[in-house]
Amino acid sequence: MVEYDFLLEELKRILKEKQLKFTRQRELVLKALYENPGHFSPEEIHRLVQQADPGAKVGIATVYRTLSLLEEEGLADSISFGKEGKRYEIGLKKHHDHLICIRCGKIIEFCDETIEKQQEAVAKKFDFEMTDHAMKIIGICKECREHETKK
Amino acid sequence: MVEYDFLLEELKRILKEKQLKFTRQRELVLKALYENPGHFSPEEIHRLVQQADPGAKVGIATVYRTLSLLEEEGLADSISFGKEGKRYEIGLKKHHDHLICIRCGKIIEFCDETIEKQQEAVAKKFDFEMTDHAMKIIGICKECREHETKK
DNA sequence: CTTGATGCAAAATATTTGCATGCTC
DNA sequence: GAGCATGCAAATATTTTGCATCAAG
Repeated sequence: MVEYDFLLEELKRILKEKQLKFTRQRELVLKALYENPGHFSPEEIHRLVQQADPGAKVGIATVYRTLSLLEEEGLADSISFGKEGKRYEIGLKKHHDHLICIRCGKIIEFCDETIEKQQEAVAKKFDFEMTDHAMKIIGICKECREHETKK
Repeated sequence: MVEYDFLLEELKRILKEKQLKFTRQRELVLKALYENPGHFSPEEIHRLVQQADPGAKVGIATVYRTLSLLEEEGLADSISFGKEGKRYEIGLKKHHDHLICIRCGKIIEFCDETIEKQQEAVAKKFDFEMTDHAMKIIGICKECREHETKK
């Protein structure tokens, strides 16, 4: 896993490059994503940020603006499934994909070399310059299947 | 590609099974998805349905309700990327994945046996009963790269 | 007939925007 | 200081819901 300091430096570098400003709010959002493993909606992230620093006033609009920025720059990734809206997690982790349980909503991350390689091959075949990729396997996890049997 | 009649029968079968009713509106939404290749937002689908049958009054609420139903039953698939909200396409096609160009928004569908097989292997490894899966490769298509060079 | 489905409009959510003011640089 | 970023609230956009009415089975 990437260190927080690295992510922070990366954010600063990107902001400088684009002549944007490094602000407490942007730092707080990045930190909230880093410190909370999982996938959160913009609103949840807003809450996390406020909890992390009750003093700092951070508006929901800024959270939206910052999440868009982080996603564009690859510092955050988003995923969306079923009824749920978009959810974010910290980016620049080792690349991984997701297994999502439709019963309990659990999200399991995994990484598979074979799939990664094959994705590159497909991109090449279509003459695509791949900047990112994402895979979801939707299904029912072991625990939920067991519960169902008991009923 | 699956025949429309097959999809229609499939819809009727599912509705009967769940003791739901087969209505003109549900038929129109399914048909709109079938006849229009591509990925559409609920609003666009609403428009397509109205164009297809200006006489039939179909509310946007019904479109949403129907899309949820079709998606749950596998007759429609949804995909979402970047700023865009959810977009739907007809389901029960041969399974395929997507290449999405971040410049022009073009969506290319592809199918890769190696990836399909590997997904099954992963699901098995985590003891997941896979009901569906989806993969997106995000990048820049050939055409857009060429345009950029010209600038 | 019975029960689910629909349209409509209102409500609930989610997301974006304008603008005066505050902070980075 | 100059100019971007922010908070706030208003404006939009998106999705869901309640309910009287309609229509499928």
